[in-house]
Amino acid sequence: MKKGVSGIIMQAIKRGRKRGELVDGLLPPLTLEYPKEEIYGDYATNIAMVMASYEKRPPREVAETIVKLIEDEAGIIERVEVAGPGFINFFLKEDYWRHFLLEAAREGERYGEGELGKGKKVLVEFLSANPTGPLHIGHGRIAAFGDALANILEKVGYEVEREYYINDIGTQMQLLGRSVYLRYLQEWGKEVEFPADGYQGEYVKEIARQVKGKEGNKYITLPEREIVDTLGQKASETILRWIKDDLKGFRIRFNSWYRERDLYRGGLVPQILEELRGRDYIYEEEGAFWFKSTLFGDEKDRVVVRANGATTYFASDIAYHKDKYDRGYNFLIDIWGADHHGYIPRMEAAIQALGYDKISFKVILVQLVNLWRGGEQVSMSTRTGEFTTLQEVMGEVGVDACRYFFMLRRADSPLDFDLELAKREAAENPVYYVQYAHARIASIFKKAAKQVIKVPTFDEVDTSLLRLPEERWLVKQVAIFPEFLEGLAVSLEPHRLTSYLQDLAGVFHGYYNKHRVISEDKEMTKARLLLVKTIKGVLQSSLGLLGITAPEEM
RNA sequence: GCGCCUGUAGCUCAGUUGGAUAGAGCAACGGACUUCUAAUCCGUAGGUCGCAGGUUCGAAUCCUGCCAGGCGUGCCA
Repeated sequence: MKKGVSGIIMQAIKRGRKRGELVDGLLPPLTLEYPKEEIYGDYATNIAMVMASYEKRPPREVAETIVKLIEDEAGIIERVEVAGPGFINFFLKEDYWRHFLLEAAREGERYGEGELGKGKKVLVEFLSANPTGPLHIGHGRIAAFGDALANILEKVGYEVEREYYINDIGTQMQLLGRSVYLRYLQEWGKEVEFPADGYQGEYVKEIARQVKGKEGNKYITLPEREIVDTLGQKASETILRWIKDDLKGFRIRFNSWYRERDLYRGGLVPQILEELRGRDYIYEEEGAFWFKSTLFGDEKDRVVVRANGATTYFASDIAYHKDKYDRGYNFLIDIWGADHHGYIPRMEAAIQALGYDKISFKVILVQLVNLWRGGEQVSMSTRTGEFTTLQEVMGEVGVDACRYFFMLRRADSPLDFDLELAKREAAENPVYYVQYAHARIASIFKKAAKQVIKVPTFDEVDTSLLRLPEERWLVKQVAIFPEFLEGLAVSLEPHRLTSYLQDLAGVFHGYYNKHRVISEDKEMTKARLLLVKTIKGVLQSSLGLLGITAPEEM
């Protein structure tokens, strides 16, 4: 519908230029917006004010000229006004909006699906937490964000893959293996000193006990060097199982688990280094091999092979991202914790060195979660073992509330999460407000069923009965839903869905309190049933996109 | 030091990418259950959009400089 209106404006401007009523030149970008106030119409554009500078005329005059040139062939416009400093406000015919109610009813669950991403493959890589410890609450935020974003992209037509990259080799894995080994020795009563940089968490002891229980003392006599790998691998597999369980509980599904180990197995890392060397992007210095990331704007070159011969995490990452493109994705989205932001320039450099366009690769940073318990901040470090696990929070606060809470804020805004507060507010959490609207509508239909009122189908309803301001507002919200979802996908800002939901639920609650859906007036009842049915559908699919349930009763 | 992010009501945060009178929730105060669910609604109150300049018809939003907080600045991941 937006396209229809913008088309009309563009045609008018072109017409004016042809007739010499408007100055010729480049067409300025057209922005159409939904005015906040109803008195400003259904759509407004500022185009006349933008054009005023080179038209060398007052904006209002330019606006008047454009308005006179408008031809509404499709007959969707009720009237057009020039207002304020030079806005052109469009008032559409009422039928125009109501028509979408029928569309929403007809399409049911599929309403809101779009074609924005049709034919494009997107890989969303998120979370990718190292399997060196259980997921904590910060991971929860990234997981909730990544999942919701992937859902939305899928909804608007992209072919989406959700991938988790597992760093199952390297320094951290060695350290994990060593930590387990030392705890294992302690389990057998050996006096060993546990290093400060080891993984301190209780779970390491738990894994050590498991190893002891299953395999007895077979590792005691072996030298550390020979078994650290084995133990590290065993431990990471155990932890990975925990992570998968947690994610399942958090209603998050990945369709792909990609192991760093496999990159090496497939020889991809040496291969990519060879390729970069061939393009003269790699040089040797002080015994190490460096990638010339400064050529692409990074502040310094980066090591890919250390002096000791080991490749760096960055080297794997280059190979990994190359592989993403090789698997046929047009667009790569990485979601990282904000503490990795310094890593972006070198990754973008690598993407360009490989010959891909920078805009096909996008990193979204999710700010870390500051955890509080009462008035006191809880430090969160996997290594020291001081953290609150996602599992713990899910149990205390509930998955629905937890996921909604995470989606309430912009990704790049830091989040204070107070456990005491979250628990205390569990009953008044905004998620219940939205869910309650859904449950209320469900109960309307239960009542309707008892009174043997048939749920109307889309062709037997007179939607023009929906004339109340609240009704018109609600109809419009349902109508713009598909377009709104596209906006979320373009801006990559899924959190805005919660604002939309709260507005929608809010107006519905007010409407519900003031007016009755089921009444003596049969035609009105039908029209209102259709309205609330579509609202219910929008609530349900939106909550679904956020991974939150839409209960039939509460 | 340098780089990135943030700064909006007492608190936690939105603000449709530069629009018209800056919005919610919580907390406070006053009202509404004989009705399709009161986990709700209606009303009152609450603001120097960190500060100072700049850009233009127009700035919370863009540019510059300060101030404050967070993160980063490894041949760690």
